[in-house]
Amino acid sequence: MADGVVERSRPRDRILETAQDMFHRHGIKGVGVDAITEAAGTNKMTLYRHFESKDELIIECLRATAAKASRIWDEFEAQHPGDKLAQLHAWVHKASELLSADSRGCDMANAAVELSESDHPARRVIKELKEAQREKLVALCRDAGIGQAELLADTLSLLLEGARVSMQSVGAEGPSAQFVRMAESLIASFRAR
Amino acid sequence: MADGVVERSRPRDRILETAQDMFHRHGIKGVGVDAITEAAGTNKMTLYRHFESKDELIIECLRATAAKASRIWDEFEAQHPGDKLAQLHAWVHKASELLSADSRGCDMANAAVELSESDHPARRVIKELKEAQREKLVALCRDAGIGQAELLADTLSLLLEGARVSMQSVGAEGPSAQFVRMAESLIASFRAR
DNA sequence: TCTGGAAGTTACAGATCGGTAACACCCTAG
DNA sequence: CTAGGGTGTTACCGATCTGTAACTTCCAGA
Repeated sequence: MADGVVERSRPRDRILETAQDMFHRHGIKGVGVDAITEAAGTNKMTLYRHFESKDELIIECLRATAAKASRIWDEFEAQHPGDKLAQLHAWVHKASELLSADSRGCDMANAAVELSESDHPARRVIKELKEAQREKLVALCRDAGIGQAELLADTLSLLLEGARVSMQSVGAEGPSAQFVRMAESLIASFRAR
Repeated sequence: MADGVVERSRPRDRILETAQDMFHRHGIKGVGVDAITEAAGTNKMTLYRHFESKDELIIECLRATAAKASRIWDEFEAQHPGDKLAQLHAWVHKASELLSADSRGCDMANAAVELSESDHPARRVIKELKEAQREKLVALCRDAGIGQAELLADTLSLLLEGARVSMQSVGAEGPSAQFVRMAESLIASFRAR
């Protein structure tokens, strides 16, 4: 998991996994392809045989992290089959785990901040993936029997997004420390309407 | 205001103002000192006579934007002297104006995302400035007679922070479009307690 | 055992980065 | 008029960046 250590798997997979990790920790513009390939135990030529550019690699990394996040939703369904309200609380709990200590926040949001060029190819991918996540949360709120499902989902989204970026400014002892409390009382208040 | 246009003032001021604008629009790592000085109608040597490094320039820019934001609070007091609740609503309204169309979000939060090195000199400045802003909002909530002032202030902070970063991912039609509604109903619910 | 493709290696191109040295210029205070 | 500080100009340093060329090595499947 550390930069230089590499378990033997196919170079493409190692590059993707290593790039995800390094982009997350050091930022996209803070990591060069040389550093990625070296940490992945391979070389630059192999990277460019599998990804046509750094931008393509960035996009593949974002898709991979989104897919990973998507799998968590399957856990919610597995842990609380049919109980959508319990799944919503599981979402809150899982979200709070993202707010530990030295978190670097959401890769997609961070990428949107870093890649300021409005026509960067990653931007539309970010938008698509974020919108898909939003619709999942809206559906969960609606299926949990909450009236204003969209509004609750959007509020929870903004709270989490804010908490994840706030952590990077002021740390885990800042406003984000109250995330669970905020989210839970929000859900309660929406259920009471 | 555009990149190349420059009204005649002292080089240091032009550099600072231009750097603020370019850092905001293109990101810190997306702008080189050459581009800044050229847009400011001066040259690199003059920049380094006034700022000992790019990092120092970054810090001065953050302080300048924070000072600008701080002046807005004086407007609140001027517009609604003594009426802290009205000032809180003015804060919500002013915050919503930050969520228009192609906003690039909060410079300090963006800088915290971009400058991932944990010992970067700008990080402690960001933390200080953000904490000062937080305390201002807490004080405003408390003086407006709200019981759980810290919790309301932190919730509003996270909502705004989330809205500003969400805009950069999914645009102004995303969850951030409901910011005013969320904030106002939050304030109402806290006042009712 | 042979072979073909994937992977590794080295070197390089061309650009940009932050930062500095040396020197010419201009404008204002004395 | 003169001296000096702020400014502009040019050239450069060493490092790093994305991306490519040419060549060698390795290994698995037929």
